[in-house]
Amino acid sequence: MDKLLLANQVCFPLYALSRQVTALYRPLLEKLDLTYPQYLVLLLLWETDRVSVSDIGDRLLLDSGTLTPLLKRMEQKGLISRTRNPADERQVTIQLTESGRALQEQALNVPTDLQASLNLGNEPLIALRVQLQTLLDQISVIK
Amino acid sequence: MDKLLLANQVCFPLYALSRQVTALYRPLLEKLDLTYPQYLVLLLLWETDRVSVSDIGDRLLLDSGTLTPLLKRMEQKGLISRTRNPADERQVTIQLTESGRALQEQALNVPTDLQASLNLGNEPLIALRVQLQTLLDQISVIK
DNA sequence: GGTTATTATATTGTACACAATTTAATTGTA
DNA sequence: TACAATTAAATTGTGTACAATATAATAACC
Repeated sequence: MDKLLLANQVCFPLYALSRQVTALYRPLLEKLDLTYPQYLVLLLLWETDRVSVSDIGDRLLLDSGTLTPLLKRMEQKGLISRTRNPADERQVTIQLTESGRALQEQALNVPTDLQASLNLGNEPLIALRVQLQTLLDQISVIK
Repeated sequence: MDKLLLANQVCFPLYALSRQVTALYRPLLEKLDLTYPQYLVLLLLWETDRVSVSDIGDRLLLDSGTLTPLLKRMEQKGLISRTRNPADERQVTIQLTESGRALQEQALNVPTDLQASLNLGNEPLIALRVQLQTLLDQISVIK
């Protein structure tokens, strides 16, 4: 087998599928004036409000170079607040605004709508998620 | 099940894994002074030389807004040439230079090295590739 | 207590990624 | 053959990504 053939790469379909799925999210998230990474930050905050920038980075595997400008844009849109932690002035606490919290209701149908556009049954979808998550955990441990 | 929980998203592990795998490629490709998308273009050209920008876009699912500057950088590095197609001056033909062709030899061990760092057997890797490719084909058909 | 090391975020610079628009060449058609 | 429609790249503008560095605050240590 020619390992340099594009068709024989695992990583290409991973890279391409990731972008294509993000593209499926785009029309759904545009209605909420959100990008996909911004939506991920909100998913996280709707679960656990009041977290530091590095907490978000740990969960989403993104660094401050990505998050700082992204969070500033979300602050501009009035979705979150960014305040220095008085107990440790190095840390910035990210907190939902009322408007950011309220957006959850409008996002409720996003996962279902997306799954519909994926055209994949529920079981194979869960199986894929577990498989990807397992590989992701494996890689993260190594690093 | 709460569909808005980060842990219940399929798309997040897809997004995160794609970036993590690209990060695994980085040290391998740095030796060749390549980024991952540039490496993909070379994989394609090593298979089929002399293609148009839109041919590359069709294969890699990237548009001219991404490819034009990327290909210009590859031209700067002396890996490819960009020439207008005399038969149709709208098209730009991308062709490997001798240097670009020669780089293939140095890249021969990249797939093997990467697979080693993925720490995943050959069969599950192929299974994952087929699964991702199937889903990718499905989505691309829809669009 | 002053100095050094560490930590958290911000900044800078480079490289994608993609929507929207522009430019130039080709095709289709009256 | 003119002229509108289409097509292929390029350009513009916005938003990630991430390496490398800078800045400021805290912790560790003498």
